[in-house]
Amino acid sequence: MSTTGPTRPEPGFESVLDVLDAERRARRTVMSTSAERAARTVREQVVEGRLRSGTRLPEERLAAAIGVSRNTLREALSQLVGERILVREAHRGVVVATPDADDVRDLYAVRLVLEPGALQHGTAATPAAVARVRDSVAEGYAAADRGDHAGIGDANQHFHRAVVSLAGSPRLDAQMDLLLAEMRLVFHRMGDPEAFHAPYLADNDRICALLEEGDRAAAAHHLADYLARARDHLLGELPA
Amino acid sequence: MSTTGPTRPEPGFESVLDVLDAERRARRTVMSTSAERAARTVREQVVEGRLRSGTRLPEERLAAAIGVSRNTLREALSQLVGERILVREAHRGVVVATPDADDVRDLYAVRLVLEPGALQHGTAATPAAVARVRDSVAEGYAAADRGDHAGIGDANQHFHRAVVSLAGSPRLDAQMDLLLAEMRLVFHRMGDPEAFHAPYLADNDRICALLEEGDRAAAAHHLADYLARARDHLLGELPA
DNA sequence: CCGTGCCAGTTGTTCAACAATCCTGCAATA
DNA sequence: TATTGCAGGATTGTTGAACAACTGGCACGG
Repeated sequence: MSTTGPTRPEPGFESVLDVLDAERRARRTVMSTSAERAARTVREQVVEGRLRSGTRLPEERLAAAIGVSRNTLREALSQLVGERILVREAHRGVVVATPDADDVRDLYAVRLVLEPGALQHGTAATPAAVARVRDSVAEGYAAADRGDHAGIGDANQHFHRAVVSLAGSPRLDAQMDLLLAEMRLVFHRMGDPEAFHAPYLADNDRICALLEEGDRAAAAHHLADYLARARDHLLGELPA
Repeated sequence: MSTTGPTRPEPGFESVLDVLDAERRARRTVMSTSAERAARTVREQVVEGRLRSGTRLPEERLAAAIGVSRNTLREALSQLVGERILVREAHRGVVVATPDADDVRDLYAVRLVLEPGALQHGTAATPAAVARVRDSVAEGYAAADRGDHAGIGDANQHFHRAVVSLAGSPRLDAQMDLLLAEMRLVFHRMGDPEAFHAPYLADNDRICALLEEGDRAAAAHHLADYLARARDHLLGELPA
């Protein structure tokens, strides 16, 4: 009370402000703008596979369906085009992207730099971060035990995201999320996407073990091998 | 002629179509939309340093200045926000980003994974690609000889871009371009940005030589060292 | 000095419109 | 028959104007 200066008028006062501020921030980031909400909606539909590769997204109808203006939807679509989830063809509209073999090769070229790099040189390989990798491995085995093929795929994505997070870089994390969304697009193009990930459970486990033992170079090499294998496996199963 | 089916009417016919198609594509990508042109304009102003960190970009006036509608400009600004060149504050408008120390650390965390990774594991380290690295080194020395400090900075960016291009991934190349644009933003915040790059000319030369000798692991390690040094150097010279 | 309410300015979003462009189908023609 | 030409409809690219919501600053009053 007597120690309250002009910048700190009341004890507990700032905390109230902080709460209000946090609420405002939360509202801003959670609700965000209509355009971002629209983008989230469309992105979700695409990565879940409800909007298949090649489907066209007419602005007017889609805007009406989402309940947003055409201009606002346009902003959302532009963002998704930037994320490579959609493709815009001039005067022909946007369609859900159809990654071809070259895209797959490119995606894995990125992953081959990113993931082994994070594994070997990441500066945020704390016990907690390593534990998250282990969790994703366990998640994969649990899904396999109950025959949940989609769950195996999810766990696999969590594994690779956890690996990249060893770099401790928010930018790389965001980059990896985009990349994984694009990978889902690829998986949705194959005949049996659910069965694809199961063979790699053991690889994930081994890599995680090497990481836990502290042999990060070996873990990186194993992951690089594994990625090259998965790439060729995927290229083989990809339709024309 | 007699072998021409309905899907292949004439020999040499498809190639003509291809040419026309290429032209149409070129026109589309060169002229592009007004929104993309506006984005390019603003981005250019920012990376050239004519729009300094923190300057606000009022939509109405800026749209009038560029000669484009507010809605169209909005699309352009959203894209630049996605590139982290601008920052949008809800109901307060967009401002030129002001990268702080955390941003610098994050940027270098990305670079420490990307650049040594491309150097060591890039699958497109062809003689031509290596020659481009060498060219950027020569470009730096030439700029230094004529006292062109800005030229040294440009050459340095070319060097790092050439290194990443060893990965042979269009996605990584695009990513690196965004990252370098953001780096320019950082440099524009320092007192003497021009003098910053000169000390690293020798490093670039040494790394290039190791690459040419085929000792890519050593080149990668040298580059990692160099990046960490540059990061700390930069953090030291960064204003509050 | 501190809090309150008002006001101007800006953003977020919508609506309506128009030219440019693309796709489709059909008729005309060789 | 197969190709060309053309008109019509649909969609995109872009604009202009409008309005509510929100922010920041300023005067006012305690």
